Amino acid sequence: MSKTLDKRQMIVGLLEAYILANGLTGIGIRELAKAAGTSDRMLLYYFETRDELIDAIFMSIANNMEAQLSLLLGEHKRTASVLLEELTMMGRSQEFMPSIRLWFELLGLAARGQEPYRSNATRIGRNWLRWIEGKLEKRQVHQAEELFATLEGRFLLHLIGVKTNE
Amino acid sequence: MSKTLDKRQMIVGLLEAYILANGLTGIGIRELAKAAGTSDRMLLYYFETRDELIDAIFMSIANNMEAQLSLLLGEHKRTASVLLEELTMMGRSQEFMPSIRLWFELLGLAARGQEPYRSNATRIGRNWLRWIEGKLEKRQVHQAEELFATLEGRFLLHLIGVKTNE
DNA sequence: ATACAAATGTAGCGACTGCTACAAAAAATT
DNA sequence: AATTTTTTGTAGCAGTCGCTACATTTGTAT
Repeated sequence: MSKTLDKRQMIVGLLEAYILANGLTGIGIRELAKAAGTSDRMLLYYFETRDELIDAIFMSIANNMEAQLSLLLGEHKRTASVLLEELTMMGRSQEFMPSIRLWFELLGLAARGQEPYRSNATRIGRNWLRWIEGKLEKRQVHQAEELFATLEGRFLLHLIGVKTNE
Repeated sequence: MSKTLDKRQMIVGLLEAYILANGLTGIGIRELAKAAGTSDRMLLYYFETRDELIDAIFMSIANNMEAQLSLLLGEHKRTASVLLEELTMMGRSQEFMPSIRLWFELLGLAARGQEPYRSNATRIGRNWLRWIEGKLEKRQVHQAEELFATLEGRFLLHLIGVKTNE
């Protein structure tokens, strides 16, 4: 039965990149099938329903993002202001834009409490916060949440192109 | 021609509350028509296209929110830290949650640059920023953007229930 | 080789989407 | 009263959606 699991994983792997690049709002199984080099018929053969497929893809992306975060920035501690600037720069880099776009897309879906989006958003948010706390000097750990808020707010403004200075 | 404008305004007024309560993801013109007590045919008579209708509703909601805020906060100038705390409290009140939910829903739709969401998000964001600048003492106006970012970040964390203290 | 199960293709269903052609009713204008 | 313009109803188009019935191929076990 691991054949089936392998196939599922392969499909998910292929679609991960596609979802990151194209989002997940209003994308249909025919489009996904094409992106995975198969047919919608087969997608629904390996995944009972579209929602189940989306779920699987989404979980995989979330896991990858967290793993990626752990590797980033190295291990040493920083002051809050330094960390904020580092993360701000990252968020504005081309490389991270797809993830950030998807993050806000997820937030939008989570905004009305709809599952599994809501719980995924919460989980990812909490993990980020914990990760930030781990990068801060001990006596600045209490600033983690404020730092996080400011960071997310900056991402938000950058996303919609609200910028006065510069 | 003001008859037509009146009718448009009436429809928008009716749909405003509906959108605030039910969100706008995947909501069709037939559903909107029902909520406005008319037919999809008439919606497209007064508004050329669905996008135009959504546009009008958004602008109205945004304007109302700003007006509401102005009334609540009064006219006098504040320091950045005071204004931030005032707005934070507001954003966390039950009364404002529907607006904030809708705002993040809009951001999610705007995340991929899809119109009319993207341009509406930008417009609303810029208006807010200008509004904030107007509430700040002159020598603190340059802090408006940072204040705005922090505020939005706080809303975000509150929305998904990420909270360490308290 | 035969029998059975897993995998895949083809075609299409019914429900929806935004939108429109056509015509009738209602209102305004002459 | 006649004519034109504005407003509204009815019906439906062409497309998409998730999903499925049915048939066929492919693989596996006996």
